[in-house]
Amino acid sequence: MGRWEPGAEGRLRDAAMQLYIEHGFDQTTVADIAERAGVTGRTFFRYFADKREVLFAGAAELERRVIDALETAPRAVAPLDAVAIAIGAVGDMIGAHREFSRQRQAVIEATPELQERELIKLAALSVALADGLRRRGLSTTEAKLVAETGVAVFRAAFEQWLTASRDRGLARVIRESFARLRALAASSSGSVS
Amino acid sequence: MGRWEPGAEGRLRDAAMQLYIEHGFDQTTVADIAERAGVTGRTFFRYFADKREVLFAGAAELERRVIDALETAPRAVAPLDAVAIAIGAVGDMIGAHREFSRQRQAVIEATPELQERELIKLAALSVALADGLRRRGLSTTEAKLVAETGVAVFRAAFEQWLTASRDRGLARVIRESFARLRALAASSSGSVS
DNA sequence: CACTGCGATGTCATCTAGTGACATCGCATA
DNA sequence: TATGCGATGTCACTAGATGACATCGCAGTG
Repeated sequence: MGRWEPGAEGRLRDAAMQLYIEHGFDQTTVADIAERAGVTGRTFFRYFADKREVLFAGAAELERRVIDALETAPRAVAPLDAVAIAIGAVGDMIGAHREFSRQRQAVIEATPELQERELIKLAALSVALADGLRRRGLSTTEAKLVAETGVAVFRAAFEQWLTASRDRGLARVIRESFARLRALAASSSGSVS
Repeated sequence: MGRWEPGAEGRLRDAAMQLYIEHGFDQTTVADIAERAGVTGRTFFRYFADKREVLFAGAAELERRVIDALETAPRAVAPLDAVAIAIGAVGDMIGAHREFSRQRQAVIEATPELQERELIKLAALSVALADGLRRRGLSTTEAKLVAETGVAVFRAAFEQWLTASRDRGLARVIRESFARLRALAASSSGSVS
């Protein structure tokens, strides 16, 4: 390796997280993070595209797992159920770390900039899901509709899981949310002027 | 008014739009926009919080109308139908300007930064919808779920409307999308492992 | 063992977004 | 005529982001 302490990326990630929690995202400069990590500011941008990306580096891995789960689901499964299975994979990945998720979410919710980044990651997930659904034979428009709906359910479920007083299990909350959506759709008549 | 040409805001908006289309969002600097509008860079930031906001200034008005429509809907209407009505109000507002919408959307889709901003505006709309639904008696979690789902349907419908070869009418595409969601939910068994 | 390629980092310069503080002009109204 | 106020200009500055180039030292290679 190089001539310096190895693990610069990990140190940067830890330093950033700490500082974001301690002083807030806006009050933390890249120079601060770099200093605490023992590197130069320039090096920060070699590992992370921007200041926000530190908090979302895991999103790619998550998306991969979701799509894997979708590919694995039997073709006979109805579209919305297939998406439910795929989204359920998220539960297995982060469902075990509610405290960490809460802390991370607290930082994100305090900063519009970070919310934007989170939203676009979910949008990317939706696009990937729509792709997967099209490979299962859905039309483009239906695939998009189902994917967006699936992500919408995830959003609602994730928030519910995080804000509940006790940990009811993310995977379970996701399942229940999909069930509730079915019920709501069933009680909808479609009688729109 | 002041001692200069009136209508600075409008000139800035037009100049920005033109430049974003001509050279792209990234290649356009605030100084460029201000120069074309005949004002100083500093003045740009007096009208728009940041470079992106130019394209989203109308979002507040749109949100207002959606919420109005939701409030107006009869209380007896099922939640998902109420949201369908509310979202339908968007159709009446921008459904008549497909060409403008397409141009604007082309700019947005070419730039992740702008997509982020668009997403957070829709997220704000979702929050407002959830509020309105809670006022109609829904629980917090159900309100959130229905609101997110409604916005998801809008996303899919809007894209379908924009990309279709001919203008089928935004309001109509929205209605059809809600109907399709009901069908998809009905054909979903919920048999998730 | 000396040489060399290469990866990781530092250093420096620069651009641009965004913000605060204060000056300036001129219309409207007293 | 005097004055207050709204809209804009001017100036200075912080910080995020990026490009170009230098530097160090490990891993091989002959």
